[in-house]
Amino acid sequence: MTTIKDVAKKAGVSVATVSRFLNDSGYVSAEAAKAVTAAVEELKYELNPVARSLNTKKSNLIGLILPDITNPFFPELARAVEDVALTYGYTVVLCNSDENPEKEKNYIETLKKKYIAGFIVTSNQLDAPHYANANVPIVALDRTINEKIPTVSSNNKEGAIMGTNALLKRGCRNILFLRGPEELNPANDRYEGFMEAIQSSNLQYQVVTCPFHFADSQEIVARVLKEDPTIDGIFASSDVSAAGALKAASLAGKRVPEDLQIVGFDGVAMGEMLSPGLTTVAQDVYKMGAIAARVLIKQIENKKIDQRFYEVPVKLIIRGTTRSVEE
Amino acid sequence: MTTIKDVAKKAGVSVATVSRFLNDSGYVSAEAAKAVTAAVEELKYELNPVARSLNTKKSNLIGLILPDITNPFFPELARAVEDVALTYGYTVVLCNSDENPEKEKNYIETLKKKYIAGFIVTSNQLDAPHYANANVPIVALDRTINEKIPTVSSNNKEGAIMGTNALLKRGCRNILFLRGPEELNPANDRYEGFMEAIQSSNLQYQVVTCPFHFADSQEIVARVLKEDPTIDGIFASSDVSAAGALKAASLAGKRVPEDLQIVGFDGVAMGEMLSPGLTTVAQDVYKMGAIAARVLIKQIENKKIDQRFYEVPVKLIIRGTTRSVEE
DNA sequence: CTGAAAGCGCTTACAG
DNA sequence: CTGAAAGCGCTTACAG
Repeated sequence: MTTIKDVAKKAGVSVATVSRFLNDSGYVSAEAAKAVTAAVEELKYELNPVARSLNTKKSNLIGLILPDITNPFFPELARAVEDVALTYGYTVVLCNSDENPEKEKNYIETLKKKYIAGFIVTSNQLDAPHYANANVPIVALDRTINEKIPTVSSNNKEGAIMGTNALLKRGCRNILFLRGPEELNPANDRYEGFMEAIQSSNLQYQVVTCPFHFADSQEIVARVLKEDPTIDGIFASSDVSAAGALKAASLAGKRVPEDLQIVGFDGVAMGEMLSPGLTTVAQDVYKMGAIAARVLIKQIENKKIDQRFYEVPVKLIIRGTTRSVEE
Repeated sequence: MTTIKDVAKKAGVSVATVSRFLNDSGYVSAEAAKAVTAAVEELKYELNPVARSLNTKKSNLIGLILPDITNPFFPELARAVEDVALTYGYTVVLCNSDENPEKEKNYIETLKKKYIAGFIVTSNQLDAPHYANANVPIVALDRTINEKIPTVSSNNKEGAIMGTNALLKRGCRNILFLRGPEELNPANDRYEGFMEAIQSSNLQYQVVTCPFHFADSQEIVARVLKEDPTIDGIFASSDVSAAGALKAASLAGKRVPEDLQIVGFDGVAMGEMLSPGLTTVAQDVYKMGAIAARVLIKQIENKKIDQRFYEVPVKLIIRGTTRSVEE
């Protein structure tokens, strides 16, 4: 392995000036610069990041803490983070927390020992003080830790209004809203949006809390549909719940979208594969991840961050679980 | 930050014996051991992994190279790898390669500079020589690089036989096999299994090559179904293709499973959410990942590896796209 | 069984 | 503008 020493020797300068040149820190004469460049080239020298880390107490590792990569929402997020990380020369460490504060803390601690550059955190049960005191750059998704930590999230409320209106415009008269877990910020924002849209309509509706879980959602919807067969529209706070609703509906003999229209939220790939295809309020998950990564890297590199709160617009995707609009 | 020096001072020994004790390398008297233990405890000392890496040229980072975490097959694999990595004190770096050899090489190079402990590689277009010469422990999924590199994969051929037989047992008389891309080992093994099972049946069949992509599969199946309306069974080499087939079938007015039965391959979560639920040959992806990680760590820690080839059994999951067995 | 010392490959005041 | 030297926090022959 060729080291900075080899380069210095070949270039006829000291390791200090090689280092200065490589890091663009401090003055280096044009002459020296040229000699170093040539030596680096010739020796195919590449800086040892571990040795550098030991000195600078910084690495180019980014920690991505999320509940579970297995949840269909996260792969795309991870992909986006990794793509932009790669662009900027960072490497991403994957951390599944299972929403367990102990696991989160554990990751934070072990990665800080490795001089991790920063964290992107997606979690519902964030141990706020632990993050607030982590003393390392952080960007949070879907949750505010404190005013100093930038947050990126979807325009959940707006999205819920769009989703609700899609159902209203298509003639639904009795809407079931599948509300997500109450400890989730995004779920609550969606709830607010739904309430705002539905209440200005004077139509019948009901709200049922429902985890973002397929089988549970199916079961809950099956029950509610039995209790109230006049329900003709379902707005689910997540695509997984919507898929459960769709299954319950078809098992209950309801025709979708003729008897019952369904709108989901998330825009997961699976929605397209259902029959009929799921109409949904799609989040731009990739964009969220990309923004989070960029903002984090700016923080790491001490560049100015223009804002602390990033809201990514949401988009209504019309597929087969809704009818064409009534004129 | 407390260092090994602090511990040495407090324990009244040299840093060398502290290091020896901590690494269980070389003799340390009971007395010294006790003093060091106490000092470590009292100072809450934790070894700096970066400094260690610089010396040993080893880290506890594991690189997970996969085509795209966004492909529904991989999140569970990643999860498994991370779970066992965590257990053994390793951290996993996520690398999306897009099947691009340049990206793979790039990752290998940059991570080797960080003294990565080893790689788990899932890829179709592996640049074999590059891996073979990587000079770092590797475990491959679904592909053999060379005899020295352990491989783990599903029992693909067996699985394909099971899947085909499931269709045969349920009265299919004209089966369409959706063969996966020809450059994929697993896809070819599945093809072999299908051929073996179907040829011993003397029934009608056809094979169509079809990428593991939803929309493409849907389109292909729609076309084939039109050409030959007597097809009454489809065996797809992947669940995504099966989902495409299901959609094409329902759009073509076929009743599933009455007119047409469908079996997929993979066991992805989405299969359950379809209507009807997808009958499929499920891989134990979590187990594959867990085995890969364990075998890799054994290699890293220079423990004996009992075998070089691990085949994980596959399981038939019967759901709604197949009928009950005819007696 | 133990410690002094060199070394891993870099960075960074500091003096010139 | 540049180099000698100390230092980042550990590990590891080597001598005793």
